[in-house]
Amino acid sequence: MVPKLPTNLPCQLGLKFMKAACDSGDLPRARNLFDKIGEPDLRTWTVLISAYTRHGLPKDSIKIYSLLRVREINPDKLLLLSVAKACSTLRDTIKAKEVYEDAIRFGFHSDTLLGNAFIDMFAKCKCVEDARRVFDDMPVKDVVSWTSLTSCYVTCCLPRRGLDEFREMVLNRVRPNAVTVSSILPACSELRTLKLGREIHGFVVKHGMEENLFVCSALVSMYANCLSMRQAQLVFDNMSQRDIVLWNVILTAYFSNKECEKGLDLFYKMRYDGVQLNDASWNAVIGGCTQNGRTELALEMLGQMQNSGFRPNQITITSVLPACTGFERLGTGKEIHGYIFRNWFIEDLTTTTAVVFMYAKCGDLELSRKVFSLMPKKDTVAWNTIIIANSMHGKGEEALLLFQKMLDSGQKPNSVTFTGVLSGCSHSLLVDEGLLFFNSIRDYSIEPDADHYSCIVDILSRAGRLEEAYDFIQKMPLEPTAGAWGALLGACKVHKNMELAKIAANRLFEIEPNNPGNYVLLSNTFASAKLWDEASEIRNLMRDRGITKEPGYSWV
DNA sequence: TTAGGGTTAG
Repeated sequence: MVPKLPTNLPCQLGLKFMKAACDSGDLPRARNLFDKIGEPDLRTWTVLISAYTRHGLPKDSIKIYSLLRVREINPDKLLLLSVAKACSTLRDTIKAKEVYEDAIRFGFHSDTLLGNAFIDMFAKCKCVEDARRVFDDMPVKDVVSWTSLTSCYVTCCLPRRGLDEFREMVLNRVRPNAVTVSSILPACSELRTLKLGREIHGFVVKHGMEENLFVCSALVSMYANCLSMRQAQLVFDNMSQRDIVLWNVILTAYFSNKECEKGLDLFYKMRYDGVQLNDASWNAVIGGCTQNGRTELALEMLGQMQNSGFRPNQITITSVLPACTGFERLGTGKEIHGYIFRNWFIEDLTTTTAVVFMYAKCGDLELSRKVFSLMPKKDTVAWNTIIIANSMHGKGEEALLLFQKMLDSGQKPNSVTFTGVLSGCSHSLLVDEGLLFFNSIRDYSIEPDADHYSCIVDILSRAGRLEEAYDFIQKMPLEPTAGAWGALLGACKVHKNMELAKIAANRLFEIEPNNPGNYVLLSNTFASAKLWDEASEIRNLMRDRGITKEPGYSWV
């Protein structure tokens, strides 16, 4: 029974009731109480703002703050701290800047604790330069300030600057702690700089941080990313206590290092040993199966996950959707789409983008377009996906049109956008359009990459302009990839040019000596020109080098 | 009372 309340609640009594309501998660009641307090003090405002953020309603926190400002009440340090937290949870850039301006206006520009919170707030909003400015303006910086700034660079995809800042921190005689180390290790991971990673590992051992679960997870992840699975395993084995995140890290490490069977064995062992799994464990194993081509098993695991009482979330869905490829999986794809619809995941950009791609790969471009057109918000990746979907289906003109629409909508293209459109041009034999498009890449401040060059080789090759394609490869400023030579070789088969075929094949054998596809392609090229001796010679060469081709199979 | 680990689309 809820006690009856007086209409004008004294502040102290109201605050007591409000705290109880917040603790039990009854925020409507907390708000009701707040409204009944005649003159709430700053503490009361802060309690309500923090409670909204803590219970996943940061938008309401911001609303309350606006109310406070409308009433021309001046915030104090703790109140600003709670609003900063709301802004970082919401990733609301505009509000974040306003709150920071307020902090300066009310004289909190030199507060270290508040400054640290603002660095983190701007980091979460991806406002790197603002985070930097806060840091530079702080008269007293502590280990949290330095860690927050380094971590800001790392999470905003600037790992190199993160490492620079880390060095600067050490030079300033601020000693990194376990939090610093676990924030900087992902930068080593990203840059695959095993040497620095090892040095930091040495620092960890020297300062007795090995038993820290965060540090250990980051180390395992770093070694696994730097292709040193043995080291990752060693760090993991030496840990005396393991939580579920650490288990998930090593699980993911096996799958991302293409050791699918080991990953599966570990997962079965975890289940057998009674390790308490969570959603992420299932997501890791489902995503691992998908990435390693074990699509049937990925779908099977999705069923097992549900049978074990877990509900697939957005991440599960985006991990399993790529397993739906080909017409025979269209039905499964539609079922998953239905699940997304029923669970309101439709608002999630990543999930819906994965659906767009799934339909395209299952052969239903119409459904793919329909889902895309119903998306309320479209980011660069969403646009890239629909462009690639059309290109895959031989709709080059449509891909070019979509590119224009993307620009009109205000989304910036990235290098993947250009690969998507160029591959559309090559599938639709749009030679002049493709070349023109290629020459415009730099207009968007993007440096053409190896994929773009390969696409042009493909465009010229498919159009039968083999000499031009060969000339283009020789003149390209980047090292030609297997993709470029492969495109040329493929076209040589169609246009029966044995001389260029040999040149392309030799380059391919240098780059990918163990790819059976290249040998088979060259052999078939000879065969198509009725050069049977040369064809079997290549088959023999393949046998001598111990390269075997796994036989293809069909569902029919 | 401010900083940290795992799973996500091309």
